[in-house]
Amino acid sequence: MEAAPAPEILRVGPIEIRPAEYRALAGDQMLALTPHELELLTALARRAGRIVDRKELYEVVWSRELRPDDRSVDVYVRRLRAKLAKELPGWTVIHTHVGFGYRLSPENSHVFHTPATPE
Amino acid sequence: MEAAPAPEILRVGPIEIRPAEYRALAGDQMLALTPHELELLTALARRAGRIVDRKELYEVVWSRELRPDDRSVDVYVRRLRAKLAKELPGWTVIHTHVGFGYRLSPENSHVFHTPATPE
DNA sequence: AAGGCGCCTTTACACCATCTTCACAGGTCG
DNA sequence: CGACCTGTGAAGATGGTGTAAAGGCGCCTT
Repeated sequence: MEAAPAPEILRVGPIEIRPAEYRALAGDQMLALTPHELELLTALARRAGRIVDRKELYEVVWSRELRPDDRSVDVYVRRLRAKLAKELPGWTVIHTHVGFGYRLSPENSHVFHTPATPE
Repeated sequence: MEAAPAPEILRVGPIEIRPAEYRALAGDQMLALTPHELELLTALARRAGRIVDRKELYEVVWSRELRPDDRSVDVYVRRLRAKLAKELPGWTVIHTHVGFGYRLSPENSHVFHTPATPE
């Protein structure tokens, strides 16, 4: 048989993304993301730790030019943050760099993240 | 000659499939499936827990390329769901991931482990 | 040979998730 | 304070999926 190309697996902090499977995990929970949300997260993860401007993010995710007053990236960053926060309470994952763009680098505020079993 | 390979038996939650015998069980009841229904269920079961897109499902089950507006997979997923629901009331077996595809992972519609999100 | 039956394919329409866009609130910096 | 940037919520547009059903075909029964 021939060798299948290694399926890409991106790991950044508590986040794991498998683009080929349309899947992203936070901790060990699967994130229910929409297509654009997943692509945006993937784009950020591939550039983890670096500041990425909106133009680049938009062009990678939407495959077209960013128009002057388009706020799509902001809106999707917000949705991503909401879904990430739900699975990763106490973490700050996407950082805003005013005037420049966004940066993915998960930081733990200090919280003990034990999957407590409330009973 | 080499030994006969162990006949494949797929078990996923309350579902058991024996492709070699052309049969599938839900709970202890035998499912009356048509050939394509069985193949679709088998394809999903072999990829249980993962999101599988329509293109892959179609190519595996129908052995040809998926045409642009073909809805066959959706139609067969519906029929599968109907037959599964009949034998497994209260279970959600096939999950839809809008924009991506389907995922087989039987879940009892009972309590989830949702870390308290009172709203 | 004719009819009945089951399976497959395709289509049309209803419904719902996602996407796009907007208005306004809040924040930062000079 | 004023200018600019980002956060937020929400509405309408778009597009994907759920659903029902008709028609074709082959096979079995009579």
